[in-house]
Amino acid sequence: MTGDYLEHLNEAQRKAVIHTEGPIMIIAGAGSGKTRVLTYRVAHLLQMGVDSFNILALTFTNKASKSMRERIAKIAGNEARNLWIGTFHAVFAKILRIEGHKLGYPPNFTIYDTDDCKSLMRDILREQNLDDKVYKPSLVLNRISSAKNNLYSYKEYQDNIEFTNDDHLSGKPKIGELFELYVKRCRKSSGMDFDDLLVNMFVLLRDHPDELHKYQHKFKYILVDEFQDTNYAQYMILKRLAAVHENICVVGDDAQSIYAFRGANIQNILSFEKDYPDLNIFKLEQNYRSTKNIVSAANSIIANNKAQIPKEVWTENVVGEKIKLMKALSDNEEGNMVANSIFDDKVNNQMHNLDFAILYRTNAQSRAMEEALRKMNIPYRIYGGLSFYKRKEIKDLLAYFRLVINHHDEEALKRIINVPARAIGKTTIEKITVVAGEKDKSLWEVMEQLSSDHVGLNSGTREKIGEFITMIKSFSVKLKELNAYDLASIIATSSGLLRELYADKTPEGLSRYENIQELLNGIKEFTETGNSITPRNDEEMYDDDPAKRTLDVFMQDIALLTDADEGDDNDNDKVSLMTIHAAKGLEFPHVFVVGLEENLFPSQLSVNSREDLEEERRLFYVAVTRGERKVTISYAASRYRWGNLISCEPSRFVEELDPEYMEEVGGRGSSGRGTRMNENNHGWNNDFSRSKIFNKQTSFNSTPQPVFNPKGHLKKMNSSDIKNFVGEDVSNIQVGMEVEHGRFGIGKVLHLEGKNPDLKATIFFEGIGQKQLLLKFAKLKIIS
DNA sequence: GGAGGCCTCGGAAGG
DNA sequence: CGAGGCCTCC
Repeated sequence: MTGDYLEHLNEAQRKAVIHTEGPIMIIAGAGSGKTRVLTYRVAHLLQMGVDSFNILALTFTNKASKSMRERIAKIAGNEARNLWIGTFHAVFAKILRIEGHKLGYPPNFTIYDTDDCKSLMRDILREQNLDDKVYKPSLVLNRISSAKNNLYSYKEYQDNIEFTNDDHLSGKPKIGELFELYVKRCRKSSGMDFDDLLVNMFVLLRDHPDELHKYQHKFKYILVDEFQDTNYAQYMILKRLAAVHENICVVGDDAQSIYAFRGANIQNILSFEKDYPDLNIFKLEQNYRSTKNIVSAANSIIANNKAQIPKEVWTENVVGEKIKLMKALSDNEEGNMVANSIFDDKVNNQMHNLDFAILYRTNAQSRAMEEALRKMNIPYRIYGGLSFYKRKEIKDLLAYFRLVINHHDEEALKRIINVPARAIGKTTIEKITVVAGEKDKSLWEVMEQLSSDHVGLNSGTREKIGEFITMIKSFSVKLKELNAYDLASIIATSSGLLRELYADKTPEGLSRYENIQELLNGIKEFTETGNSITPRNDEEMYDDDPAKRTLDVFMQDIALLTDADEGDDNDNDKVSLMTIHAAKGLEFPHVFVVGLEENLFPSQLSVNSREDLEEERRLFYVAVTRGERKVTISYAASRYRWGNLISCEPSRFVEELDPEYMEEVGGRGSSGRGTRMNENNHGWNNDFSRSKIFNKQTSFNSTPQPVFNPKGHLKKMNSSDIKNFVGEDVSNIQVGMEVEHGRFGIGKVLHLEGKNPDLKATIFFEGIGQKQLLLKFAKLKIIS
């Protein structure tokens, strides 16, 4: 690694990279080189002699961790081998496999995916004789998930008057009970759901000081990507891990927070500085991705949000084309207009299919786009369909592997005990489940001791169960003897699974058989090269001992995997179709954002709450900022929805977009409605109205508050709950002035340092003491 | 125990 | 309209 790598960075980026000690927060605008800063920062740490063993980098997606690993390896090479780079879930799963015994988990615990959780909840509801129309499994699970993500145990949930009141009012008083049953049942199966990986990591650090100490000292430098997406549990884990060295660097963009609906707590980003008074904040505001028109248009959209950290994204790029607006009569016409536009661009501007992306709010919108593209013979690819690992046949085979590794895995057992059919039916399983409940055993344990447990099954069934148990055990014996591929093949064959699929000569059956072969090929590759299709840490990747490449190792975090590696088909010149959520982090020369209609985008479920509406607006912001050279937005006057033709109104977001940066195409006259309040919008520090708007949103809480997933209808605790204290412009603040603060009360300014935008004041508050406040965040009023 | 008809419901989606 | 879960009938 050479020293000149810092020259690839602009001033702000370089500062963020070389400021290695102490807590820092990087607010990274769209297209501002965030990934570059993160990877260079790690490279810089290594260059400075930091042991790679002491660095932890956390991401949200496997994709992000994979690309970060690759980019760091490019700069830092072999020095990067012991870095811990991974998703929150993968890293915590890895730690919990080592330390989980302290919490009563075996190292081979199963990770339950959402389908497992749902089916378990269904079983529990059935056993409790509860109506699953009232207690919808997904709703109950959402509520449990929200509670877990906010670190409430089932006991705390049951003792919490607000939760139980809510549940009574909504006619579902048993949720607390279901929570408990669910947790105990997961335990009995030695299973953790995704939330448990966070909860248990937190509990490990909370209840085991030796563990806390160990990992605090291991992870001397912590980096967090997409910090705006963290939830409360993740935040509290980070806080504990970083408590000794406080070398924590978080990177995020509040304007791109689009996952509050699944528990992300935007409060974390606003509260971070309150928890770290000596926090350094860096802003990356120069956009390298898009034209001036696109950047300005995006800025004009996001300016409509009240909750935001002030920043001004700008670019030195060319002005470029204005945002194109297309109006269609129907969803089908919209598709045709998009396809035609792609065709024109290809012919006139020598563009390729892969230069285009069509982004939509809901998956259902892809149909009209697909039809239009097919008609014009434009190849396309849809992202985010049914994942490889969600396919039935794959899940079946994986369930065999799971049961071989962990006999107590109830969901795996129930999935495959009769696949292929071996005459062990529902009634039998029900009887076994009842006994298991009575004796507090796992299903496997009951099945193993059928005679002593008096389950009341006829001898034929008992024999069948005995055969099944013997078969699984015979596989388990070989776990450490055989390599992953050999054992997997034996299981696929001896279980009869492969034979059954082979016998099915329908096209679907054929494709299922091929999928199984593909999975086996993946396992073969793992066995031969040690390269897993699952992301791993380098120390494992470089592990040259093939004897360690056993099936249980392969399976360790397969449940954390959602999509198989994509893009290896030989023809990649295709138009990309995906939801806006899926497009986050990507960029394309020409982006289409379709379906800009009220009740679709913004979704009708969002229009009644300002928080939800602002998230939709951030989503639109994300969509527009994917574009490099050209962005086209469109809406239709009517579209099919669930089989009915409905008429549509243009989205409010179209009007919010500053018409200066937009023009209508398709020849039906301009839509120059709506004037702008904030033209000539300059830097936030000079813009009184904007900083005031922002101030209304700032939280005073030094610890982030739990925020519940709205879907679960738990108590929503967000900015509207926080005392509404309006600050004012304090740019003329002087030492000696008296000021008022929303939470600390009246105080006296003792000292000022830094300059706008990072002016920091030291203020003495009576009865509270000295506080350092960053003026751009603090809500202050000058009294005298 | 399995196939096929019936009913219900519908947001986006990471691990 | 379409997917997925459940129930019924064989």
